[in-house]
Amino acid sequence: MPNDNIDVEKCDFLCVHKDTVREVLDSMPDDEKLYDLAELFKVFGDSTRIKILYALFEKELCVCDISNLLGISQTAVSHQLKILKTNNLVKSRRNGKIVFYSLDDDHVYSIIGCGMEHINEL
Amino acid sequence: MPNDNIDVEKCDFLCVHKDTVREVLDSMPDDEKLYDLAELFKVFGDSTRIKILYALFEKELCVCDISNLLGISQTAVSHQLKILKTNNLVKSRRNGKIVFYSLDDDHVYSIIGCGMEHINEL
DNA sequence: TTATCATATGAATAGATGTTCATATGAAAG
DNA sequence: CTTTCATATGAACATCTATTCATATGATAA
Repeated sequence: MPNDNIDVEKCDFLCVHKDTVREVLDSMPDDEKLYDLAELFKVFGDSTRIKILYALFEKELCVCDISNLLGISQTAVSHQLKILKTNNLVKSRRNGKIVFYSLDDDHVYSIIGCGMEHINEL
Repeated sequence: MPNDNIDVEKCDFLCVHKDTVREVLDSMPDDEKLYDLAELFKVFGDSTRIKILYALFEKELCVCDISNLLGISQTAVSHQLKILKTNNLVKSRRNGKIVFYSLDDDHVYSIIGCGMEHINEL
């Protein structure tokens, strides 16, 4: 009895197998999408970036404001803003020497909100 | 004119300051909560864990199933399941030699869903 | 008890990541 | 054009993290 698709060697008597496996596999997005999803959450997985995003909830802020507000070096803020921008979570607008940043995606609110709900239920 | 709370050194003419800063600070959760939130997202920020969670969307699975299903070593799966369990995202149930894992929190769906929405809009 | 299997765990290793330091860029003012 | 300021960027470094390997645990069956 050949195994197509998945090779199960030992645990093929008690555990669910081929049909279940196929069912689950069919319902999953492809690897690339799952990878991108993980990459997105990775961006939220840093307290500096979370703080920056939260700060921008209220209104647009310049780099210097964020730096002072959060007590984080300007360089660090700049590096993290770049990551946030690359991931389309914030956008920037230049006004002379000053660059103002603001949120670029409504999902930021909902993603952080969902995370908070989980946190608050512990 | 003294600055209480925040010390602004240079960028205190064009950028918004004390009142805005206070306003934003007041609206932010405390550091510990923001740290916990980042820690939670860090858990979602790994494709192996994302895959495991997705696999469990359908039904409970044993370690061996997950391992075969995703093509990841049993050891790696076990390590990641521990992290997921520590963060109350999955729960386990033992049946003889076999340990079945399933989702432990409805927020898993909503968090991943929110993330997916962002991904799909690029 | 002994053998086998499913799972868990600790140590080691390689790769990723965040901050700092030094410096560059870009814009306004003198 | 030179200076000053706000921001950006690259390199270096320290820390964290995910996987692998070896092995332990816990359970069933012979």
